[in-house]
Amino acid sequence: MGDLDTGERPHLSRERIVAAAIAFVDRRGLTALTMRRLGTELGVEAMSLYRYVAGRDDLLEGMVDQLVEQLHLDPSGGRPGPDDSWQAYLQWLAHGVRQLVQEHPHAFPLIATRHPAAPWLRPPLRGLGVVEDFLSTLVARGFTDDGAVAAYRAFSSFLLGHLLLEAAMLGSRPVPAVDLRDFPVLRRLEDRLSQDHAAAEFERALEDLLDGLERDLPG
Amino acid sequence: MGDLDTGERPHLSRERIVAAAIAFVDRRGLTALTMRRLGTELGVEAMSLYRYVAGRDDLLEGMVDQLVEQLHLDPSGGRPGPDDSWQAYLQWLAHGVRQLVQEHPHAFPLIATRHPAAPWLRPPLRGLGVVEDFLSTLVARGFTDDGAVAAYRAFSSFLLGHLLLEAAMLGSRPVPAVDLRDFPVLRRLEDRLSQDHAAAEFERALEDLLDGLERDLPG
DNA sequence: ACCTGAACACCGTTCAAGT
DNA sequence: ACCTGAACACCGTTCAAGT
Repeated sequence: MGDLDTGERPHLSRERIVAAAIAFVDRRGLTALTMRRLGTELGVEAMSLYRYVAGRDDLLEGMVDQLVEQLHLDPSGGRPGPDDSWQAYLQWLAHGVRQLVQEHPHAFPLIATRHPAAPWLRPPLRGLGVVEDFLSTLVARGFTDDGAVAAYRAFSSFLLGHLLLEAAMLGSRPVPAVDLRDFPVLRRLEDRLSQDHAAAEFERALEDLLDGLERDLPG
Repeated sequence: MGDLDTGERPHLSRERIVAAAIAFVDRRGLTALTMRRLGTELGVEAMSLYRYVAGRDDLLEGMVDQLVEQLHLDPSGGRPGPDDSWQAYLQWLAHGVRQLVQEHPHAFPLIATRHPAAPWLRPPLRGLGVVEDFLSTLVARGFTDDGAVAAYRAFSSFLLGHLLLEAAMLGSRPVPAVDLRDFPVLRRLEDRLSQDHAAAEFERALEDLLDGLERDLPG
């Protein structure tokens, strides 16, 4: 026998709608997401969704928020503590965001390209909570205010560039072979270009970035 | 008196339609672009456009192509020649792409996020011509095949991360002030975070990247 | 309190018909 | 040869009406 509230389907709620939208995009891609299809998915007419989300745009906003919350900055999940280095913290954060991309490659472009709540928020670190955490952690580890802000900028650019390209790779549909007759070097290097070293390149570039930040430290 | 073919308006053509679409997006943003509005803009019914573009998707593809062609890789416009260093070449290329962003901030997300023609093409260097040029230039300057491919990956990630964030900045509409009551560090650093150092940071990060590539050279 | 039916304005796209 | 009118399927969104 089931739980007490195992009715036909749980009631609608903003959280459930947003979660369903994320799952839908994971399966079918961003362009396939419409209010009407999402309604059908939830066994309800599209119009019902408007009780919980203010419109399609608000739904997309909700998806971004719910995805970013998965970074769970709380001290669980191996989060470095006050005794760990800022390098350990940035490594942990970078891998957290990268894991998000692996789990939701189709949704990541949303995180990357939607306008954040404040103009100085930089995707993919686009939540007030994450950025507060980022800056206070670095300042507590000896960064100046300017240094912490510069690190935030460099770190967000790094994550965005690498992870958006990795997401595109993961989310790409098979594509018809392209004609390389006029491009001898591409023809010669096509195999090499097609090889996937995303993980190793990410680690490598992350270490280079951390080294660069270290060189700028005052101490 | 005007030219011979200064009729009411020039005939439709794929090139003219795509150019009008780019101009439209520059003024009104990507989401405002519809086939019907673009038709009106050109003094024509939307249905007429379908003689020249295969559909909305093909139109967007054409916009990306026309924008990327503006990088004019031909030896004009201060393009470094065979006697110049690969550093000079990458500097020139990076600034060319950055200028594209300055001129078309609303269109750049298109270049950044649309799936390229081959899976190994990496935005924003997503044209076969540009990438052929990139790789052959580096190989001619002493890069190994693997080194040139690795440089292409690092360079494209760098450009994408920095320039997509810069485009977002340039294209952002004014936003209502955000409530920072619960974020003391953000409140303290808000002014610093709002300052724009995009140009200097771009130069700095570009030089760091070139230094990193140089360290990997075999010689 | 929560969901729906009907309706509106707007989309992309097709195709027979006009000139 | 080139453009249009009419039509179709599908959108987002609103709101009075149902239960």
